[in-house]
Amino acid sequence: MSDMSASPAGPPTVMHVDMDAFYASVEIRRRPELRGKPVVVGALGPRGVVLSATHDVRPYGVRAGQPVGRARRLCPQAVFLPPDHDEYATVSANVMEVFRAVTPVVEPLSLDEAFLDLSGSLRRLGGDPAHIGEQIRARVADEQGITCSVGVASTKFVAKLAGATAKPDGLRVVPDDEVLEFLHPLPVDRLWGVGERTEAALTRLGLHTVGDIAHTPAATLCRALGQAAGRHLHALAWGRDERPVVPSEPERSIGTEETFPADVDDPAVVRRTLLRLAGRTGARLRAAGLAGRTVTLKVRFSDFTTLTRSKTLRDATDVGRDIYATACALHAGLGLERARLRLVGVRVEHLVPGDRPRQMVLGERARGWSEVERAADAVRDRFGGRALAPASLLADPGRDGRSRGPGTRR
DNA sequence: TCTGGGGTCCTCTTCCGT
DNA sequence: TCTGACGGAAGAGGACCC
Repeated sequence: MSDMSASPAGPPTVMHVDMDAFYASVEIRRRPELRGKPVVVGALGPRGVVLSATHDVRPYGVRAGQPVGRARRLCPQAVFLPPDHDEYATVSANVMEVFRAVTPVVEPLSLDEAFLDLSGSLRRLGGDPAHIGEQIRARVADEQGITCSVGVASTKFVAKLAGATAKPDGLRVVPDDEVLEFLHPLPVDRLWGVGERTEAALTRLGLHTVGDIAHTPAATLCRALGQAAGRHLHALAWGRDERPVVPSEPERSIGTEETFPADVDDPAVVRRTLLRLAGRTGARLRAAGLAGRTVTLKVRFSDFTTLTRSKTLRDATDVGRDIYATACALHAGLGLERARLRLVGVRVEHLVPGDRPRQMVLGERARGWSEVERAADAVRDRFGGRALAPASLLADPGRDGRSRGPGTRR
């Protein structure tokens, strides 16, 4: 087997585009007085974390995922803003349209990054991926007022890394014959799938760079990390990554979770939160035209240990009431009494199309909560997310009160 | 230092039917 | 009727990514 994935002759055709400090850039775009100032976007509550920060605050040690309080101490002169996800989604949709004008094969990874497969459109666009990348960067800057970084290679993984090394506001192409020279000096944590734990395991083996991994037998990596991770890392270390750019993958689960502002030990508060989360999840399932068979409850205790419990139903559901009832049963089954919880979450898995006919149970009413909730979706679509809620939530709108409701459709 | 919220994927264990 | 082997599905948890 060759060291490289089967790479086509000619220039590399996998492009990765990543917006620079996306949320912060969008905030600066709509509030030009912030230009040139350090900006941090993150939930401003007692337990918020940094979602995005301009590059000029990074030398102070401010990073994504860090508690906002700590970011404030590190860089008190920064402007701290709460996130506006609706606005980011709008800008993201516009940026994706720029990509689709270049090639129909666009795989969004998140709001702020995507892979593009140029193989079918390279000739039409002049044959030079670097030139195409610069055109995309120019259009995004002109039309959306934000900068992005672009990486191009023959595989997704190398393209993404190439773009990361060009950040911010840059472009890098890694031709096939330079891939190993590019990869092997990098630290192991640059490999996809290497986080804190895996990095520690690799360090115990004396492996610090991608080149170290490449020259370690795959069997050794499999013993230390498991079959899948071992083979995966060994392949990546040799630049092998067979995954194609896929325009859209069906969702495998839909869920929502909420961290309490302060730890909660009152089961009634937990149940009210579950009702809200189940309602939100059901609405999102219906909006996506999906239903799911497995309901998973997640609880995180005050010491950050986390438990999940799941139950697979006889039929798939998109009904918040069913999800709530299952989540409550799972919660009751934990027998938590007065345990202090910092988070609860609800997720629905094993998704199928929501309009699939369902086997009715003898004696079951043909119309029930499903119809009620669909009617509620229509009301919320028309009058806003706060127009309708279960009576038990009226005094406790929770976080749904901050934005348009879960039934919102674009 | 004190850790959000949305996900995916993998591994291991248990259960169940054959 | 009991037992063991086996495979698949479900369930739980962990690691990771953005």
